[in-house]
Parts: sequence; structure tokens; C-alpha cells
Amino acid sequence: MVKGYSSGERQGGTDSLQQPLWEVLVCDAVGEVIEFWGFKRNHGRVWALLYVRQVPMTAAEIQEALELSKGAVSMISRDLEQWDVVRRVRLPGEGIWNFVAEVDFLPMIRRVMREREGALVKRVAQELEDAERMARGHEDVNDETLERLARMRSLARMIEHAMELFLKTSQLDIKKTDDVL
Amino acid sequence: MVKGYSSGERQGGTDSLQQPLWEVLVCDAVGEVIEFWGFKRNHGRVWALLYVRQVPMTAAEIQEALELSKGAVSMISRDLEQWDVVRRVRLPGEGIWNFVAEVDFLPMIRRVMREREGALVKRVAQELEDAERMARGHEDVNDETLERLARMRSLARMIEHAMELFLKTSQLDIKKTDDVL
DNA sequence: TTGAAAGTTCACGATACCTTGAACCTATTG
DNA sequence: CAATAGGTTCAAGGTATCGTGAACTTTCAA
Repeated sequence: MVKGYSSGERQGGTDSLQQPLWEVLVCDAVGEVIEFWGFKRNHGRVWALLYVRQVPMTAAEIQEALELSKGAVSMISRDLEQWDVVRRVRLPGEGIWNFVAEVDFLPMIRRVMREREGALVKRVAQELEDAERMARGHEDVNDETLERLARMRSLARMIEHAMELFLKTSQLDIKKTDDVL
Repeated sequence: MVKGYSSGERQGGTDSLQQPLWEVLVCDAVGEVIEFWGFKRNHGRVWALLYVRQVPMTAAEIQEALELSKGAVSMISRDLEQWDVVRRVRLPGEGIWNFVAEVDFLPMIRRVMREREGALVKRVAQELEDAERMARGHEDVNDETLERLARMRSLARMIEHAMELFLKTSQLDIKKTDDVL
């Protein structure tokens, strides 16, 4: 789950000797967590950078700070934007896009989980149903087996519900966290 | 997330023409879910096979039914055994190991999540703490930034708690499911 | 004790995913 | 309306991960 990145040569950037170490640590830490949750490490790194900087950043600045390619920044920020954890703004007077972070990245986790889990749950539920129907067609399938298939289906539903509950709970918790701070 | 398997040639097996289609469907469905949760597809397939069969199976039988290599069956079943979702039993009169499925695979998800998440959370918490301390050392770090770092730490804690809650909840739910069926 | 079958390990090859970067669009600006 | 910098796409290459199967170790029966 921990991947190494060779981070070759950036396309045209010069090394940012200004990048404070603690900022790198934060970005990488968030990257790790985000990766654990099934996203790309760089989704977390880009969001974290924008979050700690608090200032709108251009694609070029992100690219340099995190040592990413031009294309990567484009794709990553498109994803983050779609998930509503990053906003694209146009600074007054500038003819260039800048990115700013929304205050929490849970919408990202929540939304994409819903999408992915949703599609999966539907397909698997269908497959289990099909299997159960097939099994009922056979005479040599005993009752205990049928019961186990039914239990498996209900287990799937249970996971689905627990998931929803988790998502709802985390939503509540972040609100509470906001109040406290 | 969906992977294809070429499933080359098995080491010495003959094709099991007896394998009912519905059984394959069930194993693959569970495999998909398990994979979504960050495990190997074959962990789910082996457990599901043992679960629907209800009968102790030898490694050779598992190997043939799921078209796995000898080594794969050995490693997969070792994992499942460690996670307490599969038991290794010795049938009376036989000098060979057989495997049986425990009734639910949530302990697997729960345990390994605790392990993985636990290690990650500790490391990330440490990293964020280090970063925050470093940032406090700099004079050119404004208060808002420090506040954001603190918020990030509390967000990490929040995720940890939500996770714990999810694990606890799923435990309760499976019990309820058992009662109902 | 010894032979053979069962079971395990691990280097290698295959697979899937991620990133790169050059070619390609699109947008401002002069 | 060019010219050019900003922005996107996607095929090719790199990297991590997984499964294979032969070599190795263990276990069991005679």
C-alpha cells in the first residue's frame, strides 16, 4: 500500500528551495491517508497543499511544489473539482485559473465511496440473486445451502447499511469538529 | 479495481465439469466485494467456496474448484486462518488437512482494518504533530495556518473514531442478522 | 527409518495501475 | 485575428502487486 515514487525530472521546473519541510510532511501525510482510502496519493497531496497554503495557486505552482507533471496536475485537479473539494477561481485581473481548497475533504471520500460502492453493491446483489435462483432450480441443493445464500445476501445488505451509517456519522462528526475549533 | 485473470494452466488438475455455475457466481461476487475492501479477490473466493459447500475441503479440492495454483491455495488459506475466518481441521481417519469456513467474514475485515488503520493512524498522527511543531518554530507562519494544522489533526482523530464506530456497528448488525435468519 | 504425499516458500513473470510528456486543443491578449 | 501561454488528452513506459510453479521442508504411514 505504500508506494515509492521516482518523480523523475519535472518538465521545465526549477527546484523550489523555498518549500518548508513541514509543508511536505503534511502533504505526504494526507497523501498516505487518502491512498489508504482507495484514492490516489496525489489527490491528497494536492488538496493538502492548497489547504495549508490558504492562497489560490496556479497549476504551475502546484506542479512545482509537489513535483508533478503538467498532465498529472490537470487530471488530479479535475478530479478534486468534480468531487467538490477544490474550487477553480479566476483572480481579478488575471487571465489564469487558480485553485483553492474547500475546508474539508470528507465530501470527496463520501461522494466517491457512494459512487463506487453503489455500483458494486448493485452488481453484486444482482449476481447473488441470480445465483440463488439458479441454485433453487437444482434438486440436489439442500436447504442449508439455500439458507446460506440468503444469509450472504443479507450480509451484503448489512454492509451497505453500515457503510451508509458510517458516511452519515462522519458527516455529523465533522460538523461537531467545526464547532469546537 | 476489476482485474482480469488469465488463470493459465493449473499445475496438475483436470477440469472440474461438476462445478455448478451458481457456485462460481457466488464465489466471484464475494471476491469482488472483498477486493473492494482492499483484500485479494481470492481471499473472498476461497472463503465463499468453503462457505457454500459447508463441507471440509482439502487444499487440492480448493485448488481445482477455483483454478488456483498450489502455492496460492497455501498462502490464501494461511491468511484466512490467521484472520479467523477459516479453520483447519483434521478429519478422523484422514491424515490430511481440511478447511472449513467460519460463518461470517466480518472478523476478517474488522481485524485487518484495525491492524492496517491502526499502524497508519499512529504514523500519520506523529507526522502531523511533527509538522505542526516545525511550523510553530517559523515566525513567518501565521495563526490561521497553525489553526488549519490543528484542524487537520482533529480531522485525523475524527476519521479514526468514525472507523471504530463503523466496526462496532457492523459487529452489532451481524448479530442482529444472525437472529433474524 | 524411509519414501512419498502434503504443504510452504520465493524468485520470476504477468498484470494492472499510475505517471509522464509530447501532441493537441483552447483562451486570452496584443 | 494571429500568436502564444494555459490547459487537456492519451499512448507509452515505469512501478507495485499478485499468482505461478519448481524447489524445498514437513508430515505421515509402512
